[in-house]
Amino acid sequence: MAERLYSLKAEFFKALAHPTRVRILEQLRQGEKCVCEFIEDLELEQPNISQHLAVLRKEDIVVSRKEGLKVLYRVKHPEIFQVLDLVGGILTQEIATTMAELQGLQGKVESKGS
Amino acid sequence: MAERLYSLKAEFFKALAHPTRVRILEQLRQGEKCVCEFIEDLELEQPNISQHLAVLRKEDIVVSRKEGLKVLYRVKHPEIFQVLDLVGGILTQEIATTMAELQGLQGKVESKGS
DNA sequence: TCCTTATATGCGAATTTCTGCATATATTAG
DNA sequence: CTAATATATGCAGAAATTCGCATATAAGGA
Repeated sequence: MAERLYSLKAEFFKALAHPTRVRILEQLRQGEKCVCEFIEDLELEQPNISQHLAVLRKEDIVVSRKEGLKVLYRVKHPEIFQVLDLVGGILTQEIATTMAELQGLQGKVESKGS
Repeated sequence: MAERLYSLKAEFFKALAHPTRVRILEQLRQGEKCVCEFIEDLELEQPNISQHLAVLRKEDIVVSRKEGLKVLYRVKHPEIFQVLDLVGGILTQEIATTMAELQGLQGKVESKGS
């Protein structure tokens, strides 16, 4: 069952595996955006952003549409936001328990009155 | 809001961005497994599998537990399976539309009777 | 203690990815 | 047609990943 989907899934994750591309997707939660807006919001060089958009496009994560001089991008599958949310939840949980552990350590050190 | 979570999310995705690691996680749907079982099922060298497990461990995606000579692995956050399922769904959908498009082309060619 | 089994880690070469810069393409204005 | 704007692509060097192989560690048995 779906034996060769592994590589496809890995490729998909690879496309998501860069801070800039995650930021681009988070921006797209608000709907269509043109490259010029990414440049402003992300404060990166235009060629750099275009390259990252190309990666997302190649994996069919985003699709583009021309409107005059501008090119508007949007996510192709809204489920991607659920993926981002799930991972965000896992990470938040992880951070919370790490902080709790640190607090625990802190308490121990204090009670020992080093 | 959560401005510095981007890099963490990217790191997380990077840990998932390899066919072998995806396969490992799919195996873990069935519960705890020891390294020796991965070796059998994935047909890869032991050091290779250990390296991939180390990547997943570093990102807290899996946790390990010793039992005698063996080390048993399991996923730490079951939500990871929802992530895999969502991506699987997106990809299946993508493949389906691609195939439909190919069929459409096929039809056109045939009707033109090249 | 010594050996065996199970797993982890270190290292080097090949491959891939990233970034910055230069440049190409495309659309609209003049 | 020419210039200007918006975006995409090509390329080179630096950095990160991957795999195979050798080796280290750790637990259990003789």
